[in-house]
Amino acid sequence: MSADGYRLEEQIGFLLRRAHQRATAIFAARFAGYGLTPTQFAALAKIADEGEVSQNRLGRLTAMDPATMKGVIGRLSERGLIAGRADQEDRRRTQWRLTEAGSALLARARSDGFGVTDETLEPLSPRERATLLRLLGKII
Amino acid sequence: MSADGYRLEEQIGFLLRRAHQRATAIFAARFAGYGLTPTQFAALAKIADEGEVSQNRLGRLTAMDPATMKGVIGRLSERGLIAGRADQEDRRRTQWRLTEAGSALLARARSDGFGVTDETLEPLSPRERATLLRLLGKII
DNA sequence: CAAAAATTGTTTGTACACGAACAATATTTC
DNA sequence: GAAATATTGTTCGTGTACAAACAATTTTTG
Repeated sequence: MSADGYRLEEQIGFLLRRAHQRATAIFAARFAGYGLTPTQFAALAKIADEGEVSQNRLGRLTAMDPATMKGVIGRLSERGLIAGRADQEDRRRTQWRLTEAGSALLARARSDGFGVTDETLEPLSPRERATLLRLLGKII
Repeated sequence: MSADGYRLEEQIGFLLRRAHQRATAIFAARFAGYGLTPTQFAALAKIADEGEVSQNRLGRLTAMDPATMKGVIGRLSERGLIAGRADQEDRRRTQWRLTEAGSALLARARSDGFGVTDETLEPLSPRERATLLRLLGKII
């Protein structure tokens, strides 16, 4: 153990990294059949909510850097799950929406999203689950 | 909003990703002068605790994949912060320890580690902080 | 209106993160 | 002791994550 009492296991960053790793692993297992990563699924779900959305705005809604967003958009677009069109009002923008294929895939995958949260929170009581979500919400 | 009530903002994975992003940003700001990433700092701290440790064991202690660990070890080693020696008893292993430079850097940086946790948890009361750490510990 | 500032999106470079396949070496099992 | 199994570490490929520098376009300000 460290001389001055620094314990890695008690640092919030380390705990968040490990918890996120576990959540990601559970997601990967449940979404293996869809070939979607957590960020790709988040992007699809948000595009569905918005109907049509620009790349930058989608990045803000899903908490992704513009550079990261570009990669995610590119992969979804290559797979034909989303399609973009040039915005007439602002020529810097591209507006993105779900394709038929994207909509169909999201419809099938969506219910599994709840399963991921349920399995990740399985060690906690209902009350503890609500507390954890609330406290995480406060430190974001 | 989604037709079937799926709200991205209430999914544990999304919350963990965002919370981790914030903790990482705070870490980056406070550790800018040291040129250390969270994982590199975690590795240094654990090597210090252990005295000497193999790559695989260090990976388990810091929750890193062997492939990830290899990259982290490589960068710390290139900077001369750690040094490895071949294990006589098990010829597959390399044992890693801090160099003088690594030890000195860690000594300077260590106290800032507490600052990262403090700033990240700043929106919470002391009681809430303890609860969050406890609940995160349960879902890892 | 013209200059300044902000926004949108791209590119490059560095650093995790992990699955999969692999070689070398140790350990276990029969 | 030989075969089966496990462990240690490497390499490759894909996918986040973000800083920094940049071009194009739009909005704000004086």
